[in-house]
Amino acid sequence: MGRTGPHRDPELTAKILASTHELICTKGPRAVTINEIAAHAGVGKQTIYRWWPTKASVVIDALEQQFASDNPFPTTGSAKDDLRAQMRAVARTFSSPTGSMIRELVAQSQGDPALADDLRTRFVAERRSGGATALRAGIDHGQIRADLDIEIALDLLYAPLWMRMLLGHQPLDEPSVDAIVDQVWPALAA
Amino acid sequence: MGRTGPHRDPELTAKILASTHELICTKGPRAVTINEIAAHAGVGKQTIYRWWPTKASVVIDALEQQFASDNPFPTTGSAKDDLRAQMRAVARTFSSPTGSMIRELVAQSQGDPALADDLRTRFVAERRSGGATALRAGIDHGQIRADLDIEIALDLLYAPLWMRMLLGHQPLDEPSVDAIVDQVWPALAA
Amino acid sequence: MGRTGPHRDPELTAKILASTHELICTKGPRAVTINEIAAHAGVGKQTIYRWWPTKASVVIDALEQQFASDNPFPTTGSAKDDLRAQMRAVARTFSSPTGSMIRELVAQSQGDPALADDLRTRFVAERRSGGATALRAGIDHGQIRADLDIEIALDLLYAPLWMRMLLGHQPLDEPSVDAIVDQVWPALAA
Amino acid sequence: MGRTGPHRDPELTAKILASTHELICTKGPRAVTINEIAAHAGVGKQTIYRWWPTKASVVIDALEQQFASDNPFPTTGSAKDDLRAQMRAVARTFSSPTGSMIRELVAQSQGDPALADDLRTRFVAERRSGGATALRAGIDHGQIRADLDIEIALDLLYAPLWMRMLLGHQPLDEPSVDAIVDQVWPALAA
DNA sequence: CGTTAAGCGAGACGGTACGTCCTGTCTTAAC
DNA sequence: GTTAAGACAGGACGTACCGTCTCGCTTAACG
Repeated sequence: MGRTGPHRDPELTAKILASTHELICTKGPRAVTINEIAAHAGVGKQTIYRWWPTKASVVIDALEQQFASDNPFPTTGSAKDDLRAQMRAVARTFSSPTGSMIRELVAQSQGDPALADDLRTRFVAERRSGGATALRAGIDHGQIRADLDIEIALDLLYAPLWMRMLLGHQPLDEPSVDAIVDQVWPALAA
Repeated sequence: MGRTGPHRDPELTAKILASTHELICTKGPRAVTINEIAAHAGVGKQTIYRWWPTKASVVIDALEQQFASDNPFPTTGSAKDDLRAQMRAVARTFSSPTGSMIRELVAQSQGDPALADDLRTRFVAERRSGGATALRAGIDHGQIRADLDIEIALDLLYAPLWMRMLLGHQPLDEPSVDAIVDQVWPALAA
Repeated sequence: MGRTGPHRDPELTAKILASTHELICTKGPRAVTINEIAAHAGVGKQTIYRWWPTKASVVIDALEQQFASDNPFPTTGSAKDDLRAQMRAVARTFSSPTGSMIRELVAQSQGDPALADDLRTRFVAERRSGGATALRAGIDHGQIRADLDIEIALDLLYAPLWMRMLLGHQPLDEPSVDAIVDQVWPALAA
Repeated sequence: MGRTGPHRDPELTAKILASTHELICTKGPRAVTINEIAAHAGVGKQTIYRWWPTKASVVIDALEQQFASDNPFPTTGSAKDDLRAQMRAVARTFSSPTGSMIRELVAQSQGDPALADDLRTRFVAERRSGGATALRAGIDHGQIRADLDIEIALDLLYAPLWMRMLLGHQPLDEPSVDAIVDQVWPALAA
């Protein structure tokens, strides 16, 4: 029962994801509609709905493609330095156009549990696992105290960045990141 | 040269905000429309649009009114106890239907700068000022170290709660709040 | 319908009717709202609704005031000349801004029987009675045939003018009026 | 080159026009809204606005469709008989629910030049051309005088019917039509 | 090498909510 | 006490976007 006919065109997928990314960066997350994405990609609307169940899932794919290239987790031997470097990279991403896509996804995921799950599984968990590894390494090297609850520690480090991206109540630049790390460090250090 | 003619009817304002809150709690934030709010409040649609520029600003007012009744900041003399009590209350609110309203507002505010500003000014800043006061009292009483950056400290305490509400990657119950406080405390204590 | 009882302030009445006339002439019959009339007259809306039941009745009063000054029915002794002169005057009025008011009234009266009745009684009948008198005089003078049905004759003379005003399918100038009179005359002449 | 994709669905057009006609006949021309037409036709509102610029243009199409089925112009050889028969049919239509549609259109066309033009071109002119043909045939057969101005003659015959429909100042029944024809005939006869 | 099922651009479709506008009534504050 | 200013309930309007569906064309795997 082999299917006949043409299959999914990878070139189209790329065009759609690229258009999604470009439009969100250009016009803001809210202003982008499926119609616009389709038109900008020179693609029929159905071609999008054939492969993605909803607009948010297009955005999440576009985000993943974009994010894959960034943020190789550094390993210098110093847990604090590694975490700071990684947090700087995250802050940079959060401030960049790619951050707009993340914000859009978080927005959409409120009231769309499936998307929320996707976002947690495919994006948040991914980022956190890197941090968790660094923390565990720090524990092994005696730089971080052994009784640390890793999940809470990750929240202490990353949640301020998320909150600043989503609410904008405080800056999200490099000095701020460093200040956060410095201030929270006594709670983590061995 | 004072205005003549009728003024804004405070009773109507109350009815509209109450209807907004009730409908959002009943049907979820996404399913509520201006038409429904108007119908449920027994009010013409124009009466809403006369005083609020958009649906989101109605929700933010409803939220403020609702939140105002909760969370009178406690003052027992122990900064840690006060902060923990306040954070427990916040976590409780974040988990309640009122939390749905906040999530919806954060969602809408991504890509609506005016709303984002409103949300920051009229809601977030309000909450933070209470925490800031408690932190300063703790410094005065020698319970908290004097060189603390208060804004960062507030992020360390509250951002995990916000992030857990918005992403749901970790629980938001009382034990979790206590664990966060305990874990972060070495970074704040004198 | 129309007015109920004497107006308290005749100056206000005049301001309202004048504003109505001016606005209809300026912006076209359709674009004028009660709000605009009130604002332009420097008058509260209620002051209008106190004396007139609906917008149309304001317009009909404004029209009557305007029309009263025009069209004194001429009497030269020649029925044909008198009718032609009167029809020329009517055509002139129909082509003028005042014609816009009449068109608006006819428009409103479709689907508003009370207004239709008002219009017939206070405006149409008024015009026709002048024509009927002229026709009867012509019969008495032996210029018009005695077995004429006057109502039908009035329609033959005036209906083309009304129809041209309302539909615009043919011109409404002086030569056209003269041509109509000349062409219909054999049906009326003794 | 040739368009691809779906085209205008003629079945929908028919459903919309039929619903329009039925609703106007049932509830009167004034009470009908686009929403109702759409709902009754089982159609999205946008589908109406996609093809017609305004409600009035929907009505005019519905009217044309309705009127087309009536009034095949009769040809018996006697110009007077033919015209009388046609005028009786027009009077009947003017008195019927279809007449309500015409009245509503005339009303709307005051102050909407585009609609007025549509009405003239697609409805009035259509009706008049039939009458003009009959008059010319009468001239050819020596029944009607050769120097007749046909446009004026059409006004003499039909304008009374229009005026009676729009103003209701005189009856619009069969005897009235006959009386009009009889009275005007001396002005037309050879 | 032809058949045939699927992919594709285009865009019409039913539906839902939006925010604006206007009407006719009701309310307030000033003169 | 009358008036202006204008808030109020109600409801139609025309727009925007969603996600589905249909059209006619093109393409690639199977036979």
